[in-house]
Amino acid sequence: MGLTKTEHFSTAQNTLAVKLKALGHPARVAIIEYLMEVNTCICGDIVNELPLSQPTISQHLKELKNAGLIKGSIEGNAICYCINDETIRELHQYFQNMSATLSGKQDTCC
Amino acid sequence: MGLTKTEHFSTAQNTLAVKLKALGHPARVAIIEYLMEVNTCICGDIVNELPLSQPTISQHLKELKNAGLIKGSIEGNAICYCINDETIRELHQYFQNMSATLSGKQDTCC
DNA sequence: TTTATATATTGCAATATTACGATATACTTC
DNA sequence: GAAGTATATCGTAATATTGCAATATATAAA
Repeated sequence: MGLTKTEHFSTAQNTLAVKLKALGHPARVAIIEYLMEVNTCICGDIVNELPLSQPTISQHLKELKNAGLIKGSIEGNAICYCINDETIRELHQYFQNMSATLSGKQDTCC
Repeated sequence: MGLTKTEHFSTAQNTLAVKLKALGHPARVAIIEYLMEVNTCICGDIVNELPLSQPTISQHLKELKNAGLIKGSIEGNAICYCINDETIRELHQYFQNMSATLSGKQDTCC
């Protein structure tokens, strides 16, 4: 098959999975980390920063954008990309809740 | 191709990507959320909780285990699965750092 | 020891992902 | 308008993922 049965899961589960999947590739982690490192949105040189071809990076950027992890806006000749704070904070919140829940538990585990 | 060029990225980036990729599927999100919901490790009934076949779930569990997100231990006839707190906390930390860094920035974005 | 129960593995078909060369698009500058 | 620069899209090959039926394995119970 190869076809994820999204219809069996909640919207929340599906949209979360899309975001995490987008970060589930080292090149895309690297892109996000680069965008964090430079202190503003970056126009242009992402391609020069990574050891992948221009079409491949363009594809990864598209996926990050679709998942809502980055935003892009046309800036003359180039395109400006920056991190979408809101999505990062959502993910932070999600794992924070999990951590908190886990801390509150007995250690009755295996 | 279809072959991720892991060698071009740092170990940290690669291992993080593996963990996030493991959560990048709604079924695996659902499994983790179920393990959170029940207040202890669960022996057995994960298969009954999800609308997927037993082999498929077994495969997803394997992937979660490989990524270090869950732990499993044999408990007589069944197998006990529970969340690996440490990994969750790692992810929490990662996104917390990102959130913090983003908060400290000027809003000089696009 | 046979039978039942729980989970893993194998094998396979359908689909998705990754990567890149070639090419298209779009804006800038000359 | 022509040439240059930056990014996107198309097409395609290689590999990975998803899902399940069939089967294997392993323990428990009878």
